[in-house]
Amino acid sequence: MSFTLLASDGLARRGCYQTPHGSIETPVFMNVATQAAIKGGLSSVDLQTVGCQVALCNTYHLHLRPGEEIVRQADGLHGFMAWDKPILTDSGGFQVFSLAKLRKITEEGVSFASHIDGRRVFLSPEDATDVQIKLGADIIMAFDECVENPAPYDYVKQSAERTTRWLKRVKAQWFKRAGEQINDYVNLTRTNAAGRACWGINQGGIYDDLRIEHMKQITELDLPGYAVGGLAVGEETDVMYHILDILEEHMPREKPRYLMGVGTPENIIEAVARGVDFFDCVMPARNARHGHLYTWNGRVNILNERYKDDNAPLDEICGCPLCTTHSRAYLRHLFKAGEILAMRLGVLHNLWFYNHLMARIRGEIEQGTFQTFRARYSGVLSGRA
RNA sequence: GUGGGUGUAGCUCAGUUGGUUAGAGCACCAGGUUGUGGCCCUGGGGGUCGCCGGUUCAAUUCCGGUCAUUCACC
Repeated sequence: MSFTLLASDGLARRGCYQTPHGSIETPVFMNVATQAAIKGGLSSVDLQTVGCQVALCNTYHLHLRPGEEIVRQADGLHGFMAWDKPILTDSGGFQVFSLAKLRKITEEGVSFASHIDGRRVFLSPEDATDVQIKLGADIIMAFDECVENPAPYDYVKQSAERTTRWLKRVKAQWFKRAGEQINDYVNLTRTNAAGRACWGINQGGIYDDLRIEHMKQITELDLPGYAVGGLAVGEETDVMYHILDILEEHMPREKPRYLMGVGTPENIIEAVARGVDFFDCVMPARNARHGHLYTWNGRVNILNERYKDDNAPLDEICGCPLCTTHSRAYLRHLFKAGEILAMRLGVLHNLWFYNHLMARIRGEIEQGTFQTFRARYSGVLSGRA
């Protein structure tokens, strides 16, 4: 198996996932590089600095611009963005739901208007798979339909069933391409196709029975990993935790579990406590660009006037490039002055924080002290400093 | 010097045929942001309506004076 469980503490798991570009220590937070770049002015070198293990890129965005052929010719995403560690690509299902306009969903796939120039684009589950293969991802995600919340039971049911049918097509496509040798798609000087994986995505909205039924349907396909999608889209946090609670026993223990798009430090700790291994979220990067920064004492809005003459580091126990060099007053000034450096330092800090939070979580699980850590920090980290 | 324009929130400006508690955008202060459009959303503080006087039940509004500023002409 490509996933190995090393330790556990309650339902929390400490694992290791093998990819063609090295192993991933879990639980892990994947750093979001939607358009093959970390927003805020970070390079792949910076990703190393902040302790990133996996970069997450997006099929929808890269398909529209610059197009997968451009990336393929550059030796896939690994060559294109000069990142030698694992890459997961999201299928674009969520972006079609959240960004594209005039979308029309049929059994065959999704037709939508590009958010960049309005041109009409059609994407089938097979297309999304092919795009991701050409992008050279280590982990590709099956194309799903992310239903908005709230949505009527009947629609969510039909949508989840369609996502299952799409997943079966994606799996067939995956084997077909593997038979044609995936290496042909990417000139893989850096990449060995062996070990690349396609994961399935669970849907079902906020309906317990639909979630469980859909999870049963997709786990029958025996995929190398499973994601829970369609959460953190407006429902109460307790609803999200509840869905994770009821799904846990239906997710194979020996396969990695990925909660898509989540979340706050508290969300992540609580989800790890419910057996989740992989996370991704725009929040640390987006919030950083807006001056909202995470510390071990809670959230700080560096734009607040109280920091205008505060010469202390943002977080005294943080070892990031920002905290080891600059003061709160300086960072606030950079934000108020609209300097690019403000965002860059903020994003460096928040991603460093998230990646080190995950390292801390892994350590606590190994030591069997995760529950104590959870009780101590779960609420603090997402609260105000 | 003569004639005209303009003075309303920190900035740029609405408004008022005289009538509740004078508005907007930006800025400022503070929340929000969950498989990313460097956005966007929600609150809040802030004005002696240049100044003095007059008319009126009531003046930011009408009248007189004055100061500032700006344009044209001499």
